Amino acid sequence: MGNDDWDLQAVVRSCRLGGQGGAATRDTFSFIPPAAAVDTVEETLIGDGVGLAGDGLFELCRPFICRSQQPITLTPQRNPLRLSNPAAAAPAAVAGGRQRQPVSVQNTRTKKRKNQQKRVVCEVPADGVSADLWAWRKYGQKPIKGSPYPRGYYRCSSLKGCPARKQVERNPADPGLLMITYTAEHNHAVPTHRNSLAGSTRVQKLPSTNGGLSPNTPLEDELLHSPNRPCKSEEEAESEELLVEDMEVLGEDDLLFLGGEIEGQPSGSTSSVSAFFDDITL
DNA sequence: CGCATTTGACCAGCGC
DNA sequence: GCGCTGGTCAAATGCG
Repeated sequence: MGNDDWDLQAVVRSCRLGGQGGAATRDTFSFIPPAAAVDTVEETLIGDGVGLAGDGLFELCRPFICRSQQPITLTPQRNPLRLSNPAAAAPAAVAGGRQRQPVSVQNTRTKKRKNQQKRVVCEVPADGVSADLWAWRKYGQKPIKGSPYPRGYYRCSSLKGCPARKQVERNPADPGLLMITYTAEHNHAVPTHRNSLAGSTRVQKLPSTNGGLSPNTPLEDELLHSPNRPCKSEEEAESEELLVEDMEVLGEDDLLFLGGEIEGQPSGSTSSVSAFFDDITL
């Protein structure tokens, strides 16, 4: 992962340099090759989802962006994906349900879907799926109507209470692509080494059913080596604007942070993704 | 032993 | 108002 890290940092630096000052930010991505791993970054800023500043989700996708040096496309929410308000989604996680405390339901259960949350959607080749820098734990999977493939739900396992979540599903139109939707942002720094991962290596247990996906943090591999995938931004102009903002919000600290984090970053995020792929590979 | 994954059920938003 | 669908929880199970 060393080399990759270097690349990432290099990119970050580049971004910083290019992004100095307003419009420059946009140019920052201009130099980025059109083809990238991140196909689409969809951002939803509806409702009070404001809690999630652009930098938040941007950061979520940052690994993808930087590594792949891809332009991110931010578009208004259009698809059915909806998530709850990040703020609400946070830590408290007790729920109502069968034995759940009704009271906490509202606060904890982040069910508010539609129009409430910022999302970052990345499309990556299924054959190279890799994880980002974070450790994810799968907490659910559901078949999605209209899609032959189930959607896997992951939450950040690096730190308890981290509201960051992501959804992974195979693109029905192109099974070769995986759509990863990031929601909310991490409330902690990128783990230098995966903690709470005692059993995280589980992914490796996935034998051959992996469908050709790399057992180890497939997602990351993909991002790292991923070929470039065209961005399918629907509204590039708008996207760029949003993008600029995101970049702008990235403070020097963030960038530095990013660099530092990445350095110590274990390439392996979590395996859950592979598990998911295993399933969706059917 | 600790953590991740699996899986079924519950809850709430959304569309009709 | 009802039904559908998506999102999350939590118990059970398995693996390192």
